Amino acid sequence: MPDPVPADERRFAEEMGTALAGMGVTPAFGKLLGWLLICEPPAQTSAQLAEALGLSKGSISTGMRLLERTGFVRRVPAPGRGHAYELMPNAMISGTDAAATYAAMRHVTERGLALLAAQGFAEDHDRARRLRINRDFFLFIEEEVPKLIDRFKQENDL
Amino acid sequence: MPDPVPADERRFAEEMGTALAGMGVTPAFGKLLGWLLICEPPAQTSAQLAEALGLSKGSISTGMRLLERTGFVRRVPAPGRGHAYELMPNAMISGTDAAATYAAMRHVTERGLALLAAQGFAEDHDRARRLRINRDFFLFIEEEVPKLIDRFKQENDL
DNA sequence: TTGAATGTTCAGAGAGTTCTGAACTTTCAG
DNA sequence: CTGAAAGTTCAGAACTCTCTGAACATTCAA
Repeated sequence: MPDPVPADERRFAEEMGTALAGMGVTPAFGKLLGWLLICEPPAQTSAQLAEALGLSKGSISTGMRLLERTGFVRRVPAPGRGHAYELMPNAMISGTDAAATYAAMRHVTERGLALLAAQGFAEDHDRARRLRINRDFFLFIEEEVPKLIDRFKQENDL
Repeated sequence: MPDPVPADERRFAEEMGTALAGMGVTPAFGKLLGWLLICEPPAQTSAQLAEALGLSKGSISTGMRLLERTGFVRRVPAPGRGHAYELMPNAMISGTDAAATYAAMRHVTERGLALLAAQGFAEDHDRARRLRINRDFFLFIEEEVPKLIDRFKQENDL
């Protein structure tokens, strides 16, 4: 019988799941991430994860593949059969980029400006002001946030 | 009979609704925001909004109250009866703060560290590394993003 | 090569969310 | 004061999303 999972740690994983759900991740995957942040050993097999978190084999499989594709997690060779999963060292830091969301917002605003332009309202026209300022803002964020993240990485030797 | 709404503009509002849905706003409220970004005149009554976007009176009422509470929109006196709603000048810019999300993430990580500390693993212990780096990161973002936004405001005379 | 362990897929149950529409309350012009 | 317009509320229909579990596929130790 494997070690029982400390209740505290499991609850932490659950809270992380809830917090991450607020960022668009599904609760189950958030829970997986949360668990990988504190579990010992750091690399765990599907079976261990399912056992620790009370999730189905299916959820683990789907969740891990997603987390792997998005760069949060990597496979490492497991002692016995199969493989184990481990949090990427900078998982959440790179994952938090959110660049896609801001890029999406910039694109819609861009489309809106094009629409007004087609009606004869140039970007400097009053009618386009509301949109333009927002396009500029999202562009700004899109450019600056990655710089910010780089700065954090540098300051912390990552 | 009031002006018919240009199909282009309505579609823009819908696209904005979809884009904002990716940020946690419901599609209907995103649509309202999108519309208020391009509509002419900039201030519109509930009736106009319902007409323009094909939303029920109920949705407009609930949506506008939410948007008002969160600072995206303000009421302005309407020509006839009642009042009209207008996008706040910097609506999306202040709304994009996202501070709450990052604060939430910092709090969970903080709790996780406390949990490990109770088990005898100090913040500089190896077992706490994964969590600590994340706590530091969310704290960093929490502090720096508002500065970034201020900079944008200054550079654009807002 | 074989079969037990591991991993993947997906239909659908269950939970949750969004939006409407109808009943109700408030407001104000006359 | 009256009643019509404006605004609010909320039950529930329609829809969407998440996760499970069972069937299927793959892998590898012996």
